[in-house]
Amino acid sequence: MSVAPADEEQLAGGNLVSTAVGAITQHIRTNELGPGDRLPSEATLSKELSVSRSVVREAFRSLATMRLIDLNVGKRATVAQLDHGAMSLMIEHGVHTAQININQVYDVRRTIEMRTSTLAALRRTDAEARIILGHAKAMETNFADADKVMESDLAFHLEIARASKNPIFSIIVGAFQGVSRQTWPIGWRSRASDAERHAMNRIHIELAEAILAGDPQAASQLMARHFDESAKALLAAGIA
Amino acid sequence: MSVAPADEEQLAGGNLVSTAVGAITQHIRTNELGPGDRLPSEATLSKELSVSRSVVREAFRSLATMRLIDLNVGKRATVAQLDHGAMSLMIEHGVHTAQININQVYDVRRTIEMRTSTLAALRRTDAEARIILGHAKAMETNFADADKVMESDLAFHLEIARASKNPIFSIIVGAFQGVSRQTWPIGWRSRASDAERHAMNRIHIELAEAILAGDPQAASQLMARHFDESAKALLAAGIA
DNA sequence: TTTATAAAACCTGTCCGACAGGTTGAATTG
DNA sequence: CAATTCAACCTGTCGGACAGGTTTTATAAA
Repeated sequence: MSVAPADEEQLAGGNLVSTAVGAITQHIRTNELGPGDRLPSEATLSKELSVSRSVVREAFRSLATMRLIDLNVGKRATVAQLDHGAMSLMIEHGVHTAQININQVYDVRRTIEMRTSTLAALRRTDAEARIILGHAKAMETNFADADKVMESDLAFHLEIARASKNPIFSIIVGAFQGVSRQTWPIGWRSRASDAERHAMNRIHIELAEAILAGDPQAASQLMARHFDESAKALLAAGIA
Repeated sequence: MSVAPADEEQLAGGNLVSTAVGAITQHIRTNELGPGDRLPSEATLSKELSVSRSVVREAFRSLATMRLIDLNVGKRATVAQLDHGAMSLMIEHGVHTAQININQVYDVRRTIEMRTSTLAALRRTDAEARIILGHAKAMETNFADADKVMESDLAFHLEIARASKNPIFSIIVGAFQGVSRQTWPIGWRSRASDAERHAMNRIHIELAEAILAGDPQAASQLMARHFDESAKALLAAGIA
């Protein structure tokens, strides 16, 4: 319940807020808190660290923006479930400030998702396999509504990451969703014909079936093909 | 210079700080700011958004903790260079709250770093290749000092990521450094003999040479072997 | 006119106090 | 013993204040 007093002197970057952030994360660790567990109140921390409530607030808010903790008015702060929020903001920041380009995003996604499809084929539950196949089929069903196709596509990829049973993969795949929402329509439009678009949907379905069949090699290769063709389409659209 | 007034109504989560965070990131995007560019002052934003300075401060501080912006006393906030700070905090949070285990970290690292070594072999400059080889050799040179070996090991992996010329890979590899610093000694100790430890160093040198030689297949396979053997060592140490 | 210096204006970091609500747990009451 | 009420807590937001650090402006010197 109390913050370890000896650890107050974090390797903080000069300002008190960093110190407070360190103290809070330290508190989580030393007390082995898990998602949902409550943190000390602002006033308590303020007293224990001998800093003003403002400093503690800024620390709490920072951790909340990163989704490491949850804040609720009236209630105490709680430890949060893992979430891709922070990484999403970071990736989008990188793209918007021209420090990351779309090809680099695609390369990372391809690398990660070849692995998630492999793992999904090995570890998916039947229910997960059905959901994945459902998303793939929804893309074809809603063919005329590009927005719905996109959302199903995103959900498809995320569900595969979930089925890999490694939350880090889910976070990374999730983190790219924001950027993907902006580039997806470009890829869709840049396909030369509806035939090509149907072909893309076909790959999704085959991939879902490979995962359902528990065939990791096939799943991985289909994912690679999917990304290669998407990259080609994007290239055709002039995204160097 | 001014915040787009129509965008003030972000999809904010009820609280004003989220709104402010959205307004600031929006400002960066609409004005196409890059690293080093200055942001409006707290007072300015406070007026434009019609919120108190406290709210703007918490928003700024949140973005600073995520390393999206840099704060300096007296100076205006500036757009920050991409950095793995936010992701590191997130990963460490996940590990410490038992939402992520070490095997999952290793799987992600293996996946990512097989790719970075492939790319490094293809894209590295001569200078980068020399630095990578230098880190590998330093591991053997400082064999007796485990701490130095570890730091060279970490630097080795990070430099390979840099040589891949994809900043996202650098970020991800960097994000795992904090966790790795905690698990590395376990792996080092769990090696059965000094011979095994030398063998591990040997792989690093061979990998560096593969990258120097521009052989992506060899580099990738050596990286895979490295991770497989590390995983084995960790397993032997009882890390399920 | 140009340059160097000094002053003013600006800016962030931190603290304090205040008040509106939302939440929680304990005392009171039926 | 259960339901209700109330007091204590807690967070969200605001405003003001002051110590430094920084930038710009104005002034003086060369």
